[in-house]
Amino acid sequence: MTKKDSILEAAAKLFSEKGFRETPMTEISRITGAAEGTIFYHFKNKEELFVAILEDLKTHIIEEFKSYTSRAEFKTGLDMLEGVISFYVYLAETMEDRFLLLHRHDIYELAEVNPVCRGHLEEIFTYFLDLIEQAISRGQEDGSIRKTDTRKMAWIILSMVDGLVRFNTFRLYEAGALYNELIESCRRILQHPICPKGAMNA
Amino acid sequence: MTKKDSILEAAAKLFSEKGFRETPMTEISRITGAAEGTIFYHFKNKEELFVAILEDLKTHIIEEFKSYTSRAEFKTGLDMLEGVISFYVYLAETMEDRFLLLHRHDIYELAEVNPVCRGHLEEIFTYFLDLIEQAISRGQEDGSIRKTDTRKMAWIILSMVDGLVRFNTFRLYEAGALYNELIESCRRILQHPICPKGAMNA
DNA sequence: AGTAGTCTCGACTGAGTACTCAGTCTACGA
DNA sequence: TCGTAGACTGAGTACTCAGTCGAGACTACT
Repeated sequence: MTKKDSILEAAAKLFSEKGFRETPMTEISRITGAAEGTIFYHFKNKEELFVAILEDLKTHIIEEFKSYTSRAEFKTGLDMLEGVISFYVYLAETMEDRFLLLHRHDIYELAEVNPVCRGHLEEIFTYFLDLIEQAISRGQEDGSIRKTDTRKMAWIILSMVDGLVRFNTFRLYEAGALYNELIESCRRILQHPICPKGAMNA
Repeated sequence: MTKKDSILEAAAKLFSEKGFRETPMTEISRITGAAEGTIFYHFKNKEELFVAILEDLKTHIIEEFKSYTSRAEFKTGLDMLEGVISFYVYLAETMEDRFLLLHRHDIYELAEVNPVCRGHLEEIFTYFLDLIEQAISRGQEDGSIRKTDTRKMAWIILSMVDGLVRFNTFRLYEAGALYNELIESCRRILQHPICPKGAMNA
């Protein structure tokens, strides 16, 4: 691994764990064994290093999703939606440290002043939304999902899933315990109502 | 207003807007007109000032909710749930700056090392959860809500609402546009299925 | 008036911190 | 063997910031 790569790796870990401002360049230098000057040789400044990490993260997340959706086979749109949600939860668990970066405030503050950063962030969320929307549309075509505004519903689903992941990373409750309820809730929101026998009430 | 109060007020605003580490004590001093020494006379250190602000926020939020639930009248548990959610969204909008504090990472990091901070945070979220759970239980008694694990469902609802509020504060989509979908989704998750005529399918 | 307690002041300290720069090292082509 | 370009170095610089301190003001009570 080149020095540049090891700087990227260490900085990603530290920025996720401790935050942007809370991570001194000296620590990145200490961990990687690269001199401080080396970091500034490869990256103009601390902010540019941060943006480079975000770009890597974006590429990585999108590739993971692309690889998943291309190898998975979904019978219906609803199946696809469940698959995407599971994979989101799975990814958030396996690369918890990286995902944490997306739940930190640092990034949103930087996005307000740095258009490149904002671009990457928007690409990530747009990708998620598009994927969910795609599943919903497909479900509406095959009848597994009721007719609704697909974009708005995609936002609702993403809020729910991401909200849960966030509570999880902040250790406010124990992981995974709500997974079944999450999937079940999504199904109830999007499916046609399933009526138990003799319970017709409208 | 005493100097101490104006320090609390200004610091709350700054910590919310800019973050804990990003707010220098000199700025709090400049805005309030209080000398730096004065701040440290009233609060042992920056961290204690932060915790004092969190405590104020906790008291304020809980009081607001208590006042709301005591003056509102709900016909059913489901009505109560909708009321609580609307009030949550309303509060998050009207005191956006204060709520932002709850969506920053600062607070969760501090909570990991400072038990007083953790205590306040847990009290706030426990209060929300209890309130939602109470509404669900009531709804299950009066038949407006189907039988489920009340605590788990309360977590799901809170994740969804809070996730949406968070996307909103981070300016990733325009405010309030999803309010109707949010309420509708909660209803679908918790209500008994309503079957359209002639659509009995189970 | 004297005194004790509370509150306020702001210059100062020292421990960081992002970033610079003059120069070293290494690989490689001529 | 030499020249050179790119990777790398780390001491140095200018600056920021939490927290201190000694002095003084205001208040209340005797």
